[in-house]
Amino acid sequence: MELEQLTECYKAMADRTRLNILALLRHEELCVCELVEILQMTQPSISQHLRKLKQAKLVKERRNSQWIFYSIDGEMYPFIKANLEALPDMSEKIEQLKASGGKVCC
Amino acid sequence: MELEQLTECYKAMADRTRLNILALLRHEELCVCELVEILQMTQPSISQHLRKLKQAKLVKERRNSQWIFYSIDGEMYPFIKANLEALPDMSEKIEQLKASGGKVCC
DNA sequence: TTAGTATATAACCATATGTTTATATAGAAT
DNA sequence: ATTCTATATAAACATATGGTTATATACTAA
Repeated sequence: MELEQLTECYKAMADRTRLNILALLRHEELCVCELVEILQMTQPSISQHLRKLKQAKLVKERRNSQWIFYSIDGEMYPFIKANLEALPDMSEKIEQLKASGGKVCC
Repeated sequence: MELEQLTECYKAMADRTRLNILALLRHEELCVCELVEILQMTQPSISQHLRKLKQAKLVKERRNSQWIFYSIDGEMYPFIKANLEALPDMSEKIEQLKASGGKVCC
């Protein structure tokens, strides 16, 4: 692959928050406010991390009414599956979100 | 895996020069001065990039007389092979080095 | 239209990063 | 011992990055 593209990919993954986001999206698509709730960070911060991931083509977005749902993309990287599998399991965080009624339903 | 360790790994890979180094080492172990020659960068710059790669446990070193040879490590990352395979082929650069007599022989 | 919610963008700031120049260390050769 | 070669480290600087606050945009609901 092109070094430029690979560099952008690894730059996008070179941050704890963004790895957390990818680890969460591995379970299911989530909207910005859900990520804000789970990761306990400000909305602009999460949005900017998502933008980086999107620019690197690691996530894609889907609008549904006022929410924008993000999910894993990564088609273009042959190694992406192996990398995602190494991320820690975050299912508990998602369960907590659902239990606390913080899940957007639509 | 631990997020801390993964972040360090991707930080180490999030640089064009370091991806170049990994792509080169994929073919064979090389010493610092060979990397300097191939990548046309200053020796301190290459040394510092190698230090980052070493700290992330992506490369290991072996001293032989006055030279220090670096090679791929990455044992600790289950995904490392898939990632290395996506790097561009640099065999031509190594051939050029050998042809120009710049290869250290020992 | 107006108010409310979700998200994005911009401006600002502190910290991290990569490069350069200068210097230190380690081993080899004389 | 002294000199030479290979490599590492340190200091300085410019640029990149991530977080915060403020504001803009997009959609919904009344």
